[in-house]
Amino acid sequence: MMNYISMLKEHGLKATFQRMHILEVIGECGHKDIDEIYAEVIKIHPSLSLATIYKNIIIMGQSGVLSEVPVVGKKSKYEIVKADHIHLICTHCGSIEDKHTSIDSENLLDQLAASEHFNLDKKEINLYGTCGHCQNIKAS
Amino acid sequence: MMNYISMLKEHGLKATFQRMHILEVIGECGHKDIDEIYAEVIKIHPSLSLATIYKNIIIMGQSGVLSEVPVVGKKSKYEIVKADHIHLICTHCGSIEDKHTSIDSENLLDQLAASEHFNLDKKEINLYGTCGHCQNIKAS
DNA sequence: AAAAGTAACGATAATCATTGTAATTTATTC
DNA sequence: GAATAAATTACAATGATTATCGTTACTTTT
Ligand SMILES: [Mn+2]
Ligand SMILES: [Mn+2]
Ligand SMILES: [Zn+2]
Ligand SMILES: [Zn+2]
Repeated sequence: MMNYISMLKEHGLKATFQRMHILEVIGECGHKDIDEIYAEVIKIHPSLSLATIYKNIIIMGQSGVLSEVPVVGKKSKYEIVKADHIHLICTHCGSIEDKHTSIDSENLLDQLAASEHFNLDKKEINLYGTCGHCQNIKAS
Repeated sequence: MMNYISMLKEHGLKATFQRMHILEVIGECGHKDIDEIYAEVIKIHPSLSLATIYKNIIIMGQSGVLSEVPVVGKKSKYEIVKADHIHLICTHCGSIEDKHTSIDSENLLDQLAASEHFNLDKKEINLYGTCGHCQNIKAS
């Protein structure tokens, strides 16, 4: 649980309860696309407009509150900005798991960027495959 | 330069010249989105339909000829399937550069997946930042 | 506290992106 | 070079995203 009010204000955004609802859904469920966020949010706040979700996803993205996770063959997911991490993306059930491993590959990627005179802002590592749960289902 | 006819046939696809044009554009230019492919391809073959591009991007993707490169804030790019590699994506000019470095992080990621009982199919590593060229422009 | 000013919201229209349809054309096989 | 199945095209239909504008909710000023 987090304080979304201060999170929004620190990024210069008004803390409307529409934004709060959006952040709560993303914060609890992890990685959600626009439609999933909308479906969740109208359970609590049925009058909230889909256009409001689009506008706020964009503005919270630009402000550094949310980050986009583009996924092969799917709509982009959105998550609260956090430290760099790796995604395990199951192509069967669509689940996305964060892996905050302090894997040493980070340094290697920093070195690679430096050697290419590339000014690195963000590292994105996504592993696609089959999660343990879906492997068991297939085996049965 | 490559032989796209055999590439298509090996994947069980008819070698139409529409597909050849699409592959030539992607093969020469590297990473292109649907609209860029269309714009290039109609220079040579003006009657080629945009719907044909959509359908062939999908079918060549499913057949393993093309792979999708989703990009934050942009339409997905497509490239010819090749060995795993890293992308340097410039957020200023949009350029995408391949880096076929045999970086050791690959093994680390394999190990991570194995330790999570995750059956790994594909590794995606994208580095976002500013390319050398765009850094020079800003400095001037 | 009322008024004024500003930012955000909601409904819906408009636009843009993608997919489906059906008639025609093309590539492959014999 | 026919037969056959698959692919292409033009366009309709659908789906996704953005723009508009009147309304609402906050904030600041009298
Ligand atoms: Mn994540
Ligand atoms: Mn590439
Ligand atoms: Zn799964
Ligand atoms: Zn650049």
